[in-house]
Amino acid sequence: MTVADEEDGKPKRQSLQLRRATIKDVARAAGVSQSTAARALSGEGYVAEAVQQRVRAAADDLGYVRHAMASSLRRQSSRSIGVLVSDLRNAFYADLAAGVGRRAREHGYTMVLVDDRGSVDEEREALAVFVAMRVAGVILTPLSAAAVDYLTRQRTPFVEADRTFSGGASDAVVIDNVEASRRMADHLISLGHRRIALFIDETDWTTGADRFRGYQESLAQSALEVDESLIIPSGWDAGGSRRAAVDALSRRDRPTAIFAANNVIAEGVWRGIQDLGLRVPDDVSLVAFDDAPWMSMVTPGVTAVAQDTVALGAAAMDRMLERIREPEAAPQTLVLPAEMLPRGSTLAPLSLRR
Amino acid sequence: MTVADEEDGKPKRQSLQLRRATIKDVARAAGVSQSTAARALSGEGYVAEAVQQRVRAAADDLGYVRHAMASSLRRQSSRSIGVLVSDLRNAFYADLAAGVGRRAREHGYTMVLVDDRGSVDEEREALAVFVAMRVAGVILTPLSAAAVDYLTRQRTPFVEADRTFSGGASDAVVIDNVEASRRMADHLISLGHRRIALFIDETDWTTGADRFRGYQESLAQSALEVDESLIIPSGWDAGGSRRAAVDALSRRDRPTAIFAANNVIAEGVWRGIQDLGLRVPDDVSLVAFDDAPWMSMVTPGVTAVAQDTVALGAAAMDRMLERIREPEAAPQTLVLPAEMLPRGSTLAPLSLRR
DNA sequence: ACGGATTTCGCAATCGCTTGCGTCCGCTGC
DNA sequence: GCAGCGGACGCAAGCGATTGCGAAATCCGT
Repeated sequence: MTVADEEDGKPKRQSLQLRRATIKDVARAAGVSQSTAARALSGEGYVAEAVQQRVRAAADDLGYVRHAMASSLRRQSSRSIGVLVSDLRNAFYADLAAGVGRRAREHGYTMVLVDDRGSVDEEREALAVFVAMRVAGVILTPLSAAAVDYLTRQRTPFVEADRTFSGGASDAVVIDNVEASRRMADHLISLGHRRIALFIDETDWTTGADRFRGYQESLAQSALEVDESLIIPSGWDAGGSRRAAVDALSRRDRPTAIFAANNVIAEGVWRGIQDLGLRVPDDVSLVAFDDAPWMSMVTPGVTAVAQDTVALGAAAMDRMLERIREPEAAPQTLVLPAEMLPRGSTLAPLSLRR
Repeated sequence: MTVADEEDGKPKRQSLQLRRATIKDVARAAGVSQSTAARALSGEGYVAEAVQQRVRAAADDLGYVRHAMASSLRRQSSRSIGVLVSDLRNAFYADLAAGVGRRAREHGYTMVLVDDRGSVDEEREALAVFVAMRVAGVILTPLSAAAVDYLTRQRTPFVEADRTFSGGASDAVVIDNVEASRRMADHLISLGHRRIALFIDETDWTTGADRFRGYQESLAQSALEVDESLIIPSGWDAGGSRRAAVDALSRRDRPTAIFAANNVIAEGVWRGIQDLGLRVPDDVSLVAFDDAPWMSMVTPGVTAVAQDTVALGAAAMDRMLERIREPEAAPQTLVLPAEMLPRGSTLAPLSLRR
């Protein structure tokens, strides 16, 4: 009797279809026009209740899934955001991505993730891919100013996370590196340390620069000179800082305390200390930037600055959502606090102990 | 003199454009038809050398970036692959994703990554998103048989990684869990352990089931009974297994050795052991499935089964590429070997030492 | 019973790109 | 001198969805 009945004879065999169902198929199956089908499925515009039901039924009968790209194309808007980090194997970046991805999903966005392995070329390529995909925005831990230039020129909204190259000219979410670093150094100084080595991989990015600055400011405040030989370039992997640690700790005038500027460096330094058979904190004190699981598992635990990296990612995504909502708003740099976790890896220097 | 000259007067201001350049704009700028522009940019079909150059010049003059979605739509093919893992904060999954992402990129594919936090609902949603995006394929660490059913019904190629629900009916890349587990148990038995606790979170997936089986087989081979009270459900997070470890090790007849079925469990067990002030391996031996950085940093190091997780991800992507190339080929399950890393966390049980 | 307001739904254009097909042109071979 | 051929390029049709507009149907008040 009803129009829908004409479907009755044949069993529904969505799984046997060769071609994926389109909205046109749904429309035909429901006996309505393509536009009505679209309206029924999206819920926008006037559609009679009965028709809506009929269309919806036809849709999942056919296993119809809206073609997101066609939709994006037509609506000129995308629900995916590009995320670019330096190294997914590094827990810091993985957590960051996890934070972004989860928050994104809560808001109906999907994360397209690339890890550039620290290569500026790969960074550039990745950004081009994002632009090609017309992502709604990009969240990145930039490697170079070229990255922000490119995105700016391409008019693709972006948020820098963890470090920034834009000097406040674009959105960014970072932590208070200067402050956290200063407090760490203060702590060591207050214990009586004077020869505090800073193991650091770079001072060109805001992260490294700020952590270095915090260290300097702390020393300055205590009227201590910065000894250049104690600023130790650690290289980019744990192996490098391990070797550097072995070197530095083998020197006659070895440091009494070490400040590792991130988790990778800390790992290397820790291993280097083990290699030499030194004991923490008796022979050398150790503090680290970033918290990593192992820092609370080794004995003694390593005193560290903990960033809530997942929250950092989520905050970056929040900023992104704001940016999308208000494209013309003034850029904001969000500075999150970092927490200091005292554990057992520091002690007064040997010379001050009896 | 040449046609190109007519561009000379005006300075190029790609950055001042309000609308993003389309291929039509490029065509107009180069003085050719849209189709010629397309051919020039893609390199397909006949295009005169000079024209090609002119078009390319116009393109990057305008900052043109091909609209990947429009292109995908027209060509009915996509260059992105969906990756679904359980928890990006877990190094295992992060590494897996890193492996997939890198291999994907080498082949011009982009990774769309979702982490479902172990929720079957989120898993389902994520897969729907992938289908909506018409990804070329999906690589996943499935949570449920529903996942593989859905993808099968949607005719979306997929590769299961780490565990499989399809019993060989689809592509999968796993490691040899039974064998690795058996060797671990063998090792403990050969040291003289008889009360070996297996801390495990699930035995429903192939990972858990196989690890359990390896353990059983090993005991059986030594004519030992499996004591049900030593198969300890650890819960899904480190906190849970920490508590479980404290419990188990407080029992009068406590196990002399513990086999932790994955890195998260191992972390919890380790912390639990510390909580009780017990020493490894003197008071209890510990071995783990999965290798994690901390296992080689604590003292003593934890004897573990190491999987090359990044390689696992890469292998899954390789399988995916094969599948895309040959959609009708028979499904393959790739079994990668795992390596055993003996460190210092095992010793004969106290009763056998003098 | 009638006019206007409101609801419902179809037509067709459009998003940006690719590509089959047709046309035009210059060159070659006989 | 002309048929034939292949290179170069433009026209226009889609890919699958959304949506402005208009027509038709329905409702409501008087």
